[in-house]
Amino acid sequence: MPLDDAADLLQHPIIEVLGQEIVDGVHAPGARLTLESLQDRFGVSRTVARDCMRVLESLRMVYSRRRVGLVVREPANWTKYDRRVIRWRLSGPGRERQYAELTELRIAVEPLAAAGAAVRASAEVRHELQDLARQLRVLGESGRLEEFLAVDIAFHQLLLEASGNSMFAELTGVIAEVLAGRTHQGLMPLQPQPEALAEHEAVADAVGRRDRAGAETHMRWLVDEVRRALADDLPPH
Amino acid sequence: MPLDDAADLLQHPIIEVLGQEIVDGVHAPGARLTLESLQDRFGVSRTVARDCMRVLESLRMVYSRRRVGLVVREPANWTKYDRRVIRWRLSGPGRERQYAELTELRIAVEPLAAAGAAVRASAEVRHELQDLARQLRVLGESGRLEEFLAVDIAFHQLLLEASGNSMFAELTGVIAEVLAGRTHQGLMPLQPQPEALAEHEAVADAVGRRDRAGAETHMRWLVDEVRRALADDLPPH
DNA sequence: GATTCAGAAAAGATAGCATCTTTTCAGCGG
DNA sequence: CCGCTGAAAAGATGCTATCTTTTCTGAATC
Repeated sequence: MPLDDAADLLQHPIIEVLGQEIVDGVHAPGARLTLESLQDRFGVSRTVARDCMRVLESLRMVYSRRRVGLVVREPANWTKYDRRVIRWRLSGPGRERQYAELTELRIAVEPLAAAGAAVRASAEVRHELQDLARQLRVLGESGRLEEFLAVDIAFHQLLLEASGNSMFAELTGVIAEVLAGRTHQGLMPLQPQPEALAEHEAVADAVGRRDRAGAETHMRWLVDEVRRALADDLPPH
Repeated sequence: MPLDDAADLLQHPIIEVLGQEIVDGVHAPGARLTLESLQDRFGVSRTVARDCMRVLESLRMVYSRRRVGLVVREPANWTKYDRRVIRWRLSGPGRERQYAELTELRIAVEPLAAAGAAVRASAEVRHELQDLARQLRVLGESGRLEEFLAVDIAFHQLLLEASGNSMFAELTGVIAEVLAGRTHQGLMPLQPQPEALAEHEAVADAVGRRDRAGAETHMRWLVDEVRRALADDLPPH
């Protein structure tokens, strides 16, 4: 396991603050900032202000033009899959909408990820999935909700990583976020439903026996429950 | 329509070159660069080298540590959904693999996007979709392949945008790329198959009458054809 | 082995010139 | 008096150059 995680601390606070503000609508699309205003406000040098602006530019949240400054772009232009953008959107006013959108994404992706895992995951990983599914049943039936959530997240993350598709694997963090949000916002029944537990096992077993169609079908049933729970229309922006 | 597109020119060549090189494996994970080496190589100042490094850092392709320099990160850490990363991966050695992965993503997403469009798109857009489907039939039956491709791309893009889910809409560019690649690499039959034409119309009609389940089902059939054409396993890395 | 230490490299600050655009406004013509 | 044209001014970033500070690595030393 490559230990290259010692890296994440370099998110400059300016990026965090400005990104969140833009997402929250404090700076509407079309609004202008200048490097100098950032220097004054955050007490940093031009170099640092530029660095941060470059990152926001690379997220397509602002663009910079001479004589004009930094212009905030339309939300439609933002890079929606960047973790920071997702995080900002999940804490801003459009919170519920973003949850719903990510849930829909999850519903779309997980069945194919399960199918991929059935065909491509190693025997070891496939057994680990079955193990997690069994733990889920135990924790679910005894109502230990927090532990259940942790294992549930581990199950779905492992499945996405094992899908063999790096585009799916990239979504692990997002989907963990969605699962956690569902529990912590009381959108989950206090006791996981027996059918859900059975479906988790069915998915794991299908993956275990490399049954592609079975894995996909059972995962589809599983997410269909989520889908029914989702309001018929997305919440407004 | 906000004209905020006058913005895209600020992709520094250094980012392009280094990003492509990293994706191509010229700089393996763990390899080290220094700002000074970039200054020398590209003949730019430290500030610019830093700017570009910041962007690559924000894509999680390198991290920078004092006394060490810039360290190339594992592919698993890269931001996979950034357009530049996708572009680099589509022109590097892992080209076919990336096409296959994106195709799988498309197969996952489009059915739900169709369902969303059925429920959420305006009457105008729904009619436009039906219009495009009709054009597709004409162009397909007369074998005008390039025009067919253009309209096909327009159809799928409009559908994703009309899905009402910004995470789906964000994928329009990617999916256009996949459709174009399929045609231009001879993965498409020279004459689009009649069933595919019928399914496009069926999707558009279902969306037109706000038939959520119908739209999803027909889109699933449509992408299932693609799926059968996809090799059973993904190409190796 | 643990500790110390020198030095390498980025982090950040500052200053200045170059360049690009927007705005303004003077002058002219109708 | 009004409107237009075009040139100059001003405001902002783009990029370069250089300096100090900070942090961490790697090796020498104990």
